Amino acid sequence: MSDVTLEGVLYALSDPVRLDILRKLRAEGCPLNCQSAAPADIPKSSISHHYQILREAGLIRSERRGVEVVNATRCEELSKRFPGLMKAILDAAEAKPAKETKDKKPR
Amino acid sequence: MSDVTLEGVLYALSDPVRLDILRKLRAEGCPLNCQSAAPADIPKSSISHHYQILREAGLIRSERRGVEVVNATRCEELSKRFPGLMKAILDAAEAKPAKETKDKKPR
DNA sequence: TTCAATAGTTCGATACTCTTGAACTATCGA
DNA sequence: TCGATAGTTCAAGAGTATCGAACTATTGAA
Repeated sequence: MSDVTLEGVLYALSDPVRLDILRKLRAEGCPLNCQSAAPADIPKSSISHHYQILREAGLIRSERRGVEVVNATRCEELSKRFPGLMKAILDAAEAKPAKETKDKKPR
Repeated sequence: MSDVTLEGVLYALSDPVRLDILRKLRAEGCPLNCQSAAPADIPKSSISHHYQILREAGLIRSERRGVEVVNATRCEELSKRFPGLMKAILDAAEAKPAKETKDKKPR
């Protein structure tokens, strides 16, 4: 958690797929396997890549449980490091039109 | 402002150079020309590119004034669209170690 | 134990994006 | 009109994302 950077967090969440994954993990409350929290129409190699970025940014924690890998957010820890940040981002994500979660990444 | 997206904002600020530019514009209070708010060791073509991304994300407004282009933040407008977001990000940016503002973008 | 099924990861090729020097444009003062 | 200043645009190389194919890990059934 000490080498979690603000830039890394913002970059990780600048992709609609990853933002969506984090929202679902957050909403569910309990850990979910990779595909449960990801959009259905995305190749699993891409999903794996997105999870890796979320992990490296310090946003989620992953653990193998049997045949699957379950994921949980680290929002509580992040809130200590960056107070208010996760709440503001997730609130903003909820507030925006639902369709945008499917859009391609804006660049 | 209506086509400002959360993803676009997060992406724009996931780069330390752009985050630094926004911090300086915010700290100054009054509009600054492009190079005044940017790190000195970056080529001007790169600086121009970074400003373009900040503009397209809706984070700043730019206006030519004589021989230079002056820039101001749009944090007030953004706060209406995404309450608490800009404050949380800028607070987090202030809280982190100063050296990180010089680091390369983490990926 | 062996086999098949499930869940992810890794690899490699293609496509896209970032960075930056060079050339170009716009504005102003002499 | 010329020169200086401030940015923008262009193009090439480096870097990164995406996604199908191959691979690995785990489990449960035969």
